[in-house]
Amino acid sequence: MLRLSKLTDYGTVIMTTLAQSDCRRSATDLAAAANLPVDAARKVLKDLARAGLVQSERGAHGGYALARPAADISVTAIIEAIEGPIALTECSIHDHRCEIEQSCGARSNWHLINRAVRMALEQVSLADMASPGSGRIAALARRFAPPAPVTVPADSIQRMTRA
Amino acid sequence: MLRLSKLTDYGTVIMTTLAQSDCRRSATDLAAAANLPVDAARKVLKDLARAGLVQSERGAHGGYALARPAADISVTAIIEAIEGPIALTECSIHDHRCEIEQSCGARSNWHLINRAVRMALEQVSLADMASPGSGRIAALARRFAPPAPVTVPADSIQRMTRA
DNA sequence: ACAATTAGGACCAATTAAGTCCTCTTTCCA
DNA sequence: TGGAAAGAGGACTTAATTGGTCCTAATTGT
Repeated sequence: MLRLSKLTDYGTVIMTTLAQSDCRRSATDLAAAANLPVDAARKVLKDLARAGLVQSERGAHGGYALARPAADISVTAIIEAIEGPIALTECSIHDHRCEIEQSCGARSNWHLINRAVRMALEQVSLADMASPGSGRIAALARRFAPPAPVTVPADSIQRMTRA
Repeated sequence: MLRLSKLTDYGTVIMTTLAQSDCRRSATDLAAAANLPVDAARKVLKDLARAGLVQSERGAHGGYALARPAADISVTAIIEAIEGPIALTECSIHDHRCEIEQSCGARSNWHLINRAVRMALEQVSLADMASPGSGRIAALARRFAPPAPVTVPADSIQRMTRA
């Protein structure tokens, strides 16, 4: 559905919470702070630790802390830590498993589109996410608006104003 | 998984095929041309017709044709015809169902990110998809590269060169 | 030793996606 | 006017994925 999994959603919320606190915090603590199911939070944190986005400390008074400055952790990194590489279509990544590949313009283009989306997400940092209504994110969104002079077929006006 | 459904993938391939032929074509015919399972192709075409992206003609010698010029059909339109509105996270659209919304910077930002992705996809037309290795899509991808003078924390250099 | 914590999985229930199939309607043509 | 070709609309089944829960180590501070 072009949707991130819930766990990934949780992941961004947890990371945001972590970015806003400067100390190490336990999974239980973080789950409570972010108002998330504890077990799910634990699972997500394990993924994030494995990907090296947070540093974990075991034992009593253990917990998790960001492994690097929030400005240096991208949304792409968080997504990929939890649900693996971003791939809008199956052929976005492993290019050589599609029978109709050669005849298929659509699919070679998906590769490019996939890269574009990935790069866009790469440019949103955890620091941006942590500031509500981030100006930088809004600016990024603006960058995607159609370039100034667009050639628009007359019969498309209706659709465009509807959207 | 941030992945489009297979049906959507089929949809883009079918639309591409349709864009490359100038006549009306039956579902069976299109499925064969695009090398897709016939039943799936039928299902997709029905969705596309309902969304007004293709015009259908019933009866003998019936079939499907693009409802407008390929340049005027966006990838967003195709995606949304088949799998509904693009919503990376649950709160990307219906804003008022999340208990922790007020305290949640991450989620308000997802809204912006969602819009950015949607707009990017809106700018890729079926005409672009139909030309393999489309220059316009490549150009779009380039537009997402980090803007010229970026402020980069010193300790992030390693990550950026790795990527 | 014990309590607090993370690591690493196993497991199940619920949801979603993918693939089939059936019946009805419309249109063309012999 | 009847039959064949085609789309419309859905129901149904199965497989895959997700979300949520739980269990058993391993680790660390008190």
